[in-house]
Amino acid sequence: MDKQRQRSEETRSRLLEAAERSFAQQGFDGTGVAKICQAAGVTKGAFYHHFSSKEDVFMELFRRWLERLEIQMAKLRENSASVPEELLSMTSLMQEVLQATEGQFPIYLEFWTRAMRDPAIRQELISPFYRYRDLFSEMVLKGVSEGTMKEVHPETTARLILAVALGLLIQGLLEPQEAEWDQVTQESMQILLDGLMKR
Amino acid sequence: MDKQRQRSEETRSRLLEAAERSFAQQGFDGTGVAKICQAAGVTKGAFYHHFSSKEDVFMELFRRWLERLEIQMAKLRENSASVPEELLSMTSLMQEVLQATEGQFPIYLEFWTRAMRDPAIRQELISPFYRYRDLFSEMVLKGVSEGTMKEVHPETTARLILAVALGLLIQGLLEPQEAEWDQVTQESMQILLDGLMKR
DNA sequence: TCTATAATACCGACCGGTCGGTATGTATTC
DNA sequence: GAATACATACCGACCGGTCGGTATTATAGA
Repeated sequence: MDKQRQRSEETRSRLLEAAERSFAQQGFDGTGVAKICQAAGVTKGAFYHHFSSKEDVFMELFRRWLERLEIQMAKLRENSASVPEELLSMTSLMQEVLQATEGQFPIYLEFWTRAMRDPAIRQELISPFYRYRDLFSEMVLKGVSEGTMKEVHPETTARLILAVALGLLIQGLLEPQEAEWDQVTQESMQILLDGLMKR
Repeated sequence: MDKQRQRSEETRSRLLEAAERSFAQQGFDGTGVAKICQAAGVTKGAFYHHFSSKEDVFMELFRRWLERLEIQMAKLRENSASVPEELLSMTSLMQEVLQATEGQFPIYLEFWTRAMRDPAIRQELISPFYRYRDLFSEMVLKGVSEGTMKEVHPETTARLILAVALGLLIQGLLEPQEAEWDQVTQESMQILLDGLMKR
């Protein structure tokens, strides 16, 4: 009854978790493989049994992050009320993202940093952005055609929405306790919609 | 006629430039002091004559960046038309910032990364944000009192404006050639103002 | 003005330590 | 008894920082 596989998978995930924590706290270069192993309660042998290099673990974590982004985006697509309502309902999702990201900001910065250096990784990072932009773009297009929104330029507006989301997210991560971020997000989106909706 | 001082300052600035380039391309940890020296055409002796550590050069560059931010903010304060006009005129400044930052994104990420790790540095990074937020807050307050703007919450609105600026900046840095960013900024601000202004 | 001396600016070999990765051994499971 | 899952010991490269020394320039006294 595959006892080995079970054990193997557990150590693997323990290594991943330990690596994530350490990367977040000490950064990629500041994190030693030995430290990861110590935190995971195993030794280097286990580490290099599961991963080919330190970079390898990092990329695994990176891919998992991208996957989570995809899932978030999928959630966004589920909605199907009027476009403005849809956009407003996004704020709760933003809050979710913020909480999930809390305390993990540094590792995302690490992702970004590496992405800027390696063109391939960079592309992997950018593509979700394109997807989000396209999603927003579609929503705006729909909003315009259904008559609830002004006749704005869909792509530009999509970038604007993305900017607001990104900008508020960063501020929220930078100083989590400084404001009621869900409320700020809510009000911000409301203001934005006031500029986008027909009256 | 202070020939020594002149030479000294030149090597120092050469070291700073070399360090900045290397940090941007290879990151802080990926950059060796020896490499910086090689790029600057001097040796370690010169380096440690001018700086106490690798961290020291980094912090010097960081402080220079913050200074530049201050200067940008000072430019913002010069304006004195009506608040909405003032906000619109900011877009040209955004463009300036974008161009100045172009190709330097990685080192700013490096700044952020370190800032998240060291509370003191973090504070240095955050404080300009507070200043910008306060500046925008004042502007909104003025706009409300002069009757050109709706009665929105100044702080929240300030955060929103900051978010737009930050979000668009990041997108612009991530894919500089992907759009006419000055135009996008212009239109975005216009939409935002439509949501903020009384009609 | 010439010189002695101090100060500055810089050189470059070297060290202590760290860290990613490997090679080999061992225990447990299939 | 073969394969899997991990442990242990170790290597070699690299890197930040040091330190004794040198060359050049500034300074002060005669």
